[in-house]
Amino acid sequence: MMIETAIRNALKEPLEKLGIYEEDVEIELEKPRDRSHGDYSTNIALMLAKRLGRKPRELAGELAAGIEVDRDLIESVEIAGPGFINFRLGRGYLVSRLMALHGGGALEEIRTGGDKRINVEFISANPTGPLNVVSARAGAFGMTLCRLFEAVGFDAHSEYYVNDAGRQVTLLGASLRAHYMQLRGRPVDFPEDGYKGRYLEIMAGELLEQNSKAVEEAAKAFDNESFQRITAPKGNAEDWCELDEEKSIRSFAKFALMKILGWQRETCKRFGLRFDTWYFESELHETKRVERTFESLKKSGSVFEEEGAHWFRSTEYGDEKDRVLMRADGRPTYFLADLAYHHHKFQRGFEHAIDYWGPDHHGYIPRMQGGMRALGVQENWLEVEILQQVRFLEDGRPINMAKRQGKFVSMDELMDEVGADVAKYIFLTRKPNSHLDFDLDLAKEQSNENPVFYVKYAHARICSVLRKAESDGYAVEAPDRDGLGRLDHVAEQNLARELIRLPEVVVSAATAREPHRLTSFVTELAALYHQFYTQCKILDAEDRPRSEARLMLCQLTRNVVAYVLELIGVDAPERMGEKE
RNA sequence: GCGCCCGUAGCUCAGCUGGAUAGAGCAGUGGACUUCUAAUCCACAGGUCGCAGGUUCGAGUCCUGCCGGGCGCGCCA
Repeated sequence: MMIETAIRNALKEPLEKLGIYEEDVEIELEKPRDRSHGDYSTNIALMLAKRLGRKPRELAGELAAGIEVDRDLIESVEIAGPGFINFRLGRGYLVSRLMALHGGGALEEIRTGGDKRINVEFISANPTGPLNVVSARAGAFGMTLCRLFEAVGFDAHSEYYVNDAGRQVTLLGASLRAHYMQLRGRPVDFPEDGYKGRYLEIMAGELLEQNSKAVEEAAKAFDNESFQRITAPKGNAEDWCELDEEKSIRSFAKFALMKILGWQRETCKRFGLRFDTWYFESELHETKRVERTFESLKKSGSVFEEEGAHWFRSTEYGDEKDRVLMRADGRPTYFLADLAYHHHKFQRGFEHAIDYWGPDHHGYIPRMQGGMRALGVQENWLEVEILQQVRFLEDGRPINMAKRQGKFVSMDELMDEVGADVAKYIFLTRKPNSHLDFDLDLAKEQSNENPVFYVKYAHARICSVLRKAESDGYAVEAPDRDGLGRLDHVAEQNLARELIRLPEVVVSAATAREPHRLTSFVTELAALYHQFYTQCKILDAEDRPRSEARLMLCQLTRNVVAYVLELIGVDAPERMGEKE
């Protein structure tokens, strides 16, 4: 960061000699892919060549000659290619950045968020079945984004919205009731569009066998504060059967909701997801927030009545058509409830909100953002990130997942098959908007060939060396300038240069909402460590000072790898377990 | 028909605000363990970046049009 301004400043004087001033041109600095092109590069000569009517290379030469800079910071300035000016960083700079990394200053510099409160909502799956594996990707992204936000100094808040009101829940209750009645030998018609998954059959079986105990057990899982809203239905399944149909369905629905939310929460926990808030839709209705939001919208003048229904004029906000808020029979639409939810989210004091949605909801964005604007919320407050769907392949064929049909791979199955760490890592090596094919067979078979093990192994390997160093009596000292200054092997240099990128990688991953930059970075880091390990003998009794310097590099690498793995929620082992 | 996303090596995917010879993993071939963990390393092979135009010093990246695939276009949630 500092170094870039130093380079820009150094270019100022020679530019002024050519009659080019700061306001005339922006000096672009980039980091060449190819190390032989230096650490920083500028295309300024190429940009100005035409304007000045000069040859780019000639111009570059003139500029380079006029550059004066501290040789400890910038070792060399060269002209290359069609007219690039390349800068090579000096050893002193590298050492001071490594020290900043070790002392924590490098990560402190990027904590510029000022504790801005950001809400990140993800998964928010319907509480009608076990978590589907498509939620796993959202979980990995959402949780990592929260941790990235914390790293850059925001106050991130993870949230899960529970649609526990409305038709689906009724359908769920009716489905469970039908299964139960079936088992009791008093069959009722299975609801059209009901949930056909095996899990409801099993649940009905439990109810039959355990009766009141099943209800008590389910209720126990809800001692948690965030789940206080859910209370057990009165009595047991036998009692529910005797109620009139509507009440009966409601009791079964309540029970199913408790069970399913319990599963979902356990699954999340197992996947390493922690939600600060589980927000229940029913609360919006009970507290009249839906109505109040409706009133606010009416006041905004964007609501009109037609055919008995109340519509939001979302076309004024770039939507294709206007949308119904309140049906003719007085029931609010899902859209209105969702607006109420986000309105409340805003009122709860979040300065920014990010929602992770599936690609099937992208058409929903304009009306949602339009609604928020009509409610007086600034335009960019709500940010919607679309996560493309994962296609799961089995036997080379995509699995068709339909929750109502009960055909899907659950998140738990995924964890059983490939493990949570492997799954998370694979999801996080792809950018959010890429359509990802996840070959389950391949993931199962090759879980040991997975890149995640490559990185884990690097970490374990470092720990192993450090253990060995201690037991062999080497001084494992905290990194210092003298030691780090002794690192001169090309493999050491390559590793060190990558290490100091950590802060910028974290910042870019957070601001671009692209956690996959973390996995790219840590994979590359692991590769450079493995190369260093192969090329450089770390523990050498003949050369203690060198060994100690290398041990410092090992410690730094271990810390950075562990830090990044923590961000993506993957365990950093001190030793590898037995290979299968 | 309209809108959003994608199309890069045999497969799964990277490629940061346009930059120099397009990368990684897996799969393939050939090497490296009496030495700190070989779940590693090294080398080789593998490409009209879907196609065609355009913008410019320079395009995988930006614009337009096609082709191919996914998703959406409800008073469902």
